[in-house]
Amino acid sequence: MTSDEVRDGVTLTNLDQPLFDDAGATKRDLVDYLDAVRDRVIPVLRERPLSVVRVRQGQAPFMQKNVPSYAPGFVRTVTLWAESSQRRVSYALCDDRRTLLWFANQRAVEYHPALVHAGDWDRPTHLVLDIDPPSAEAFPQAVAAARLVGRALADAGLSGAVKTSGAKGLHVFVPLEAHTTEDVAAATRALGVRAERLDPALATTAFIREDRGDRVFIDSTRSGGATVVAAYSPRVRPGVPVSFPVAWDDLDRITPGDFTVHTAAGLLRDGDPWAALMPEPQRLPRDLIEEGHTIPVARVQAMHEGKRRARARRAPS
DNA sequence: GAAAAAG
DNA sequence: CTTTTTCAACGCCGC
DNA sequence: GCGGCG
Ligand SMILES: [Mn+2]
Ligand SMILES: [Mn+2]
Repeated sequence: MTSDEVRDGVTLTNLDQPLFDDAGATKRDLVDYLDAVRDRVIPVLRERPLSVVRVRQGQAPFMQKNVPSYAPGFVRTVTLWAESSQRRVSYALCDDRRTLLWFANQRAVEYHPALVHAGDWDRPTHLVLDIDPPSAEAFPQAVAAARLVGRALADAGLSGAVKTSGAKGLHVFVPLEAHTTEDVAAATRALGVRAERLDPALATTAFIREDRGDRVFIDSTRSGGATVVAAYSPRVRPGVPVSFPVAWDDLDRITPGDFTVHTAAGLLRDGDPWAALMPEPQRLPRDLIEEGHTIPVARVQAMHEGKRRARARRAPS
């Protein structure tokens, strides 16, 4: 009647507790799901500095980058200098089952790997366009916006794979040959703007929420030091949905809630659709990169406006 | 979940 | 010694 | 060192 267990040498505790408020799942459901898909999720985490989102019932979720000093020795880490906090941060590299199980026992629900491999700091492996609809109800619009991205890619001679984020929207991934972070970020901006231009009433690249209206945000900022939730990762949301690969042709027939910690392993059977749907690594066209370098970084512009607004508030006209 | 601080 | 509290993020970059 | 956002 104990809810504890040892698996692959890792002690798992409180397995019958609710995972978090409104999860509709226990900690055991998380552990069993991750263990069932380990041979598909570990390949997307391997050798990548990892951030996780942990959550405990009755508490707010929090993101964890630095691996706590109490972590067991089998958890591999890589140490990076964090400019903003002026300190060293030890990121985990989740490349084996024990590490994955240890994180699961830590109530790490979401897995956000970097877009680079450790040691290859200026060679992102993927270009990512993040499709964020204004609400969960607008998922069909997110699908339409993803198709705009698909057209922009095709027009540039590129192709990508798509997955649900597990939350409201979608992620489009394009595997890359060797390019610098700077060039990939530029190409991402250019693709975002090109997709937006295909249907400006549906999609926007506006970084300020208020400026988006009811349009779908095509987020080109998932590059550089940013992370993106991994394929197959659960999310801290009611029902514990998971980020799940979908064929372009199937997008109209699915909804993010179809894939949860309860259903996803069964749908996958022995398959690895993320690996299967991913095209070969691609070289970015010169003109796409150059176009991107003329587009300002969305966040920075937005920050200036925010600063201006704050100043105006303090000293009204 | 674990360590540090408080009782 | 037991109970309660605390902690667990980053980058983007111009002003 | 702040601002908005993910
Ligand atoms: Mn998103
Ligand atoms: Mn986003």
